[in-house]
Amino acid sequence: MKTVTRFAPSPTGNLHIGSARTALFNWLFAKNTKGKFLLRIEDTDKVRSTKDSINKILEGLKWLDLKWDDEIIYQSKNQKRHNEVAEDLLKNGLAYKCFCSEEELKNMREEAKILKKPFRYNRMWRDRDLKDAPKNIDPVIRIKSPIDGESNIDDIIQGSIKVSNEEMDDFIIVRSDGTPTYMLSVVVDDHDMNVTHIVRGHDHLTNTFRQNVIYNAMNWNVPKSAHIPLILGPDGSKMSKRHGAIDVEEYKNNGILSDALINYMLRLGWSHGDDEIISLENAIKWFSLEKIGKSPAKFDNDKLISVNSHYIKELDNNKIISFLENYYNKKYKIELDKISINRLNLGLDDIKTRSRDLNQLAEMALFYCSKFPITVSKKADKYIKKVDKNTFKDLLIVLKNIENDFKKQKIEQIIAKFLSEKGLKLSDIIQYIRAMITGLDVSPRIYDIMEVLGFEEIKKRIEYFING
RNA sequence: GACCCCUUCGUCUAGCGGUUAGGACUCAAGAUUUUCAUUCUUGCAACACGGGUUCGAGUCCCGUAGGGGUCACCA
Repeated sequence: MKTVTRFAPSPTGNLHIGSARTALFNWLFAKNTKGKFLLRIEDTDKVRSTKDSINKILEGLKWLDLKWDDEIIYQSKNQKRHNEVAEDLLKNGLAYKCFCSEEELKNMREEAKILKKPFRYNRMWRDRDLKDAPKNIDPVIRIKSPIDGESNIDDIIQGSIKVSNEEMDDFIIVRSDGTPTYMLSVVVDDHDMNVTHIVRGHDHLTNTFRQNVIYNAMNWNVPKSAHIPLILGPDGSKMSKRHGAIDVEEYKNNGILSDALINYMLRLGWSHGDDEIISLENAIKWFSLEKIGKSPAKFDNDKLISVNSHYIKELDNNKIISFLENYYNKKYKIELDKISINRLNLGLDDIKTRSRDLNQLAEMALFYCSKFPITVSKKADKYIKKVDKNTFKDLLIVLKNIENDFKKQKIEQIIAKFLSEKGLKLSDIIQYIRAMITGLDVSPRIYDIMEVLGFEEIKKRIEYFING
């Protein structure tokens, strides 16, 4: 049988890193088994669901390149079907209308509190005659869950788990306004979509027991489940805003590559021997739900950054250039012209080894773009203020001699000669040159940069500072 | 609080009854170096605790402690 997985986010916010990993695992499992990966938007909470959130989630998935199969399913559109199932259950005596008042429910809750027990509905309408029904109350529909015995699930990741049926109550499947609840909707949709494997966060584990009550009542096959451990913040508590970035979009904005984020998320809870950098191809080949660990993992930004810098080094220059085009335009209102692109193509490899993320890369490559005068950082400005102008006037004269053969070896030679004649050390001038031609205090090797920029450009930049 | 789950270096993890407990990130030291990186060497660092089972336990069992999750007319 063909495997079918699904990712079922509720559109009440951005695409969370934890959800993204759930999507990744579903996607990988589907690819590994040559099955389908479906997307279902659980938009039944009309108050909290937003169009904007749907867009953000889709954008996030697209950025991560986790393509779903078939059309997106919007749960809200299946409401009628969900209600039909509820009616069915009602007709067969497997569910019942409950006319409990808010008052009565409140009392149950308070009683539970005093007894220090979790709240459980007391099933007062389970076998009660409908003739007793109060006229002023719109009933909810509750499902009859087993009163005694125990239920067990056999989870691919968590193993076999048993729970006494006393822990469950007759939960609501249709609200008093006639709308189906999540518990009903997921089951019906998963069944209708022929989902074979439910891969979701560990926080849904206890829901599985409830959902199984519905599967059993409908006499439907229960899909296999795999509950993946949650991602925790660095301090071991639930991942939240105070831990920094938590949404996929934020990582993107922080200059993290999608490949790097995928690789990092994959290694959170899953492993393949000692492999750290894992291509998508291998990830698909090697992935299995059984190999996902049971314990929750803490998010480690340092490791993400290290994976990210690895992927940056491997990144294609054209991709970087198109990123830079956008970045510079937005931030500095600079258009990349032919000269800049040419320089970037020559100089980018050296910048890549120095970058932890794309934003840092962009700042470091800015001096290659032909804006004049160049932007100068605070640290570079300190050097520029202390520049010995005569030295560099002389240096320019010397450099002009090799203007037509402006190659790094040549430049290195001529500067070495210049220094020995002047009785100077390289350290006497190097940071000053760097500051004047890059506007930065750190950069790739100076000779390499000079060759890329060319004599005219260097002359222009240095003269701007020493004549000014 | 009740129920369920989890526990190997600081972090992510390998290990599937016999290992000098391995790798990666971080950190430290060194080499290369033109700043910063890269690269390369080396080092620090873990089986939560207590009982069993066994010739032998990180690995199996039971407790304890710690952490997490769930307990809605939200999903």
